[in-house]
Amino acid sequence: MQDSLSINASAPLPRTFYERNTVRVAKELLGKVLVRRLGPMRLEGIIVETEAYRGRDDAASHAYRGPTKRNQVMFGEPGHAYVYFTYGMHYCLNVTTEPTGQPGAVLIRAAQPIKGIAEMMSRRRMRHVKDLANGPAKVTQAFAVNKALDGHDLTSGRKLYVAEPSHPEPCNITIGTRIGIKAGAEKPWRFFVRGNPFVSKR
DNA sequence: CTAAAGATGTCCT
DNA sequence: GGACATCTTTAGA
Repeated sequence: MQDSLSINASAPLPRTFYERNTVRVAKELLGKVLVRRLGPMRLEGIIVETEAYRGRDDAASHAYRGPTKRNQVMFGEPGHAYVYFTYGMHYCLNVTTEPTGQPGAVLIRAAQPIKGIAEMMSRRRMRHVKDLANGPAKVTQAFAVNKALDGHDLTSGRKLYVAEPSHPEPCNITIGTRIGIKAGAEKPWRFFVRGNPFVSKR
């Protein structure tokens, strides 16, 4: 029996959620809540845009050519954060997928801020809420995510995790092609909430 | 060891 | 629409 008052909205998604097909996880992450705990502070945002990156069958993936020091977490246990540094100044946040030993990750491209907005504003120095997390490197900046969280267990409920929203809303999911890549650019592995103003620009 | 590209953001015209 | 900042990672000599 499900009593709504007993639902802990901030409980992290279980590992079984991540231990599945990467494309499917990418799609189902839309509408979930990204939670960052900074001491007493809590930053939250609804995930509105994701991209799936797989392994040997995906030339755009970091895991395409096999494991390296950077991408090793993609090959590890599902439900961990994969954070990498790029363009000499930006971090990108992914969550690992697929059973242990099989590479896969979902890039969190955009989020709709719902809690800790003042803190995000000061971190980002932006005027509009829309600009806080409407891009992969903007998400990491707003949510204070960096290399220190690479490999972090998202089921631990500490520091960083993803949870079910307390008030789920139906959303129209749209499929598109991934952004900012050359190889594998034709694969329809980008998912976003149609009409949501917090999605990154196209 | 060296070189080249990169799952981007911001500011400029 | 385009330049540019800035440096890690990876591949190849």
